[in-house]
Amino acid sequence: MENDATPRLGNLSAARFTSQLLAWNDRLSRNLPWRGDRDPYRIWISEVMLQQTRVETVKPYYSRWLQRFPSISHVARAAEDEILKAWEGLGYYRRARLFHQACKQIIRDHHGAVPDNPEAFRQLPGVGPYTYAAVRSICFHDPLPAVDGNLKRIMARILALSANGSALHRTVERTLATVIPVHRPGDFNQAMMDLGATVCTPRDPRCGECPISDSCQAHFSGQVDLYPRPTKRKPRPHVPVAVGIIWRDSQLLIRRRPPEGLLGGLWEFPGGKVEPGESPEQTVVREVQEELGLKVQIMDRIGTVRHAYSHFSITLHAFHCKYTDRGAIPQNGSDYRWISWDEISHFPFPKANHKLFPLIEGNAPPRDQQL
DNA sequence: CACCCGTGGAG
DNA sequence: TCTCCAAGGGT
Repeated sequence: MENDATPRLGNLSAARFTSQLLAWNDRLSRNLPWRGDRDPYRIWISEVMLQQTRVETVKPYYSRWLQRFPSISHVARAAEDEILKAWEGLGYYRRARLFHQACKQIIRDHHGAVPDNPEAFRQLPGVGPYTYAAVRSICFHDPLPAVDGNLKRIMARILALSANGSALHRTVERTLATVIPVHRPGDFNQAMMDLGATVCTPRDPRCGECPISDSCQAHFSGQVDLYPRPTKRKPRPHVPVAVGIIWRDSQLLIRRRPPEGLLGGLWEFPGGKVEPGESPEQTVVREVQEELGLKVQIMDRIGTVRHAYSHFSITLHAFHCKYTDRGAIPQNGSDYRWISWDEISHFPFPKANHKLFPLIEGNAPPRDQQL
């Protein structure tokens, strides 16, 4: 019972730990666009954008998003293309799609406001353990540790925890649940994230600037760089890909990717993987025939770009194409569109395709593209 | 639980 | 050029 009243972190009392951390936070916390805000919608979207994404990357997206979608109902009313266009370049596009779905559910089931019922909020699509704890602690003062990579790294070092992965996550969650100050849980979480981002960094941590280094077991033993223990990483295969810019008069053909999976819902130029023994030109002709039922001929070679995704990388070859068959032309719809080059900025495209844009502009299609 | 899911910056 | 990895969630 007495231990519950004065929980400890190794040889460090929880009260001392939190007071030192919050004092440091009050002096040196970063001035971020969402800092000091307690509005659930704005904190929520900031947390979703920040998932696996750096603060400096998020800042301009966050600002533009709130201008374009000032409230949940603005999100719920928007078409998915508008949502994805606002998210274009941020990556992990399913985050945007799930947030869109969640906002529509809120309009339908929760009178248009982020539900203050914790379970109702937790059940919304895209709201996982971290986002739940972050929003609840910052906006509703629930004493929940928002366990992200920063908190895991900091606690692994303070307590010299050799576990990693889900075991480390559970230990950190359980430990901090008894430590987080009930009067400032949101500040505690944000202070931990600031500390992890600016002082207790993955590489070359600035232990000399750390408010709690005097009680850090990893620092005491001079082995800060051993924590947290790295997890196994899979090698990232490389895949050659070829696409065609298919022209019809002054318009070109784009298609929408399926809603699930890689780059779900974004638009792209038709094409596919280069099979073994196949030239990129052959790939374009084959893929366009297989997927669109369209016979095309390769015209000019546009260029080649490289791009790395989260778990594989590609070399992307692009070619201007023309018909060799007037039949079976794809019609404008939800999956295919004929657009002028000037319209292309209205559609959300993956980064790999954006790398082709200047090459296409600087290499205009031949005038005699038609049969 | 292992795997999938983007992008950009740092070193 | 290459590796690591950042305020995770869904399946």
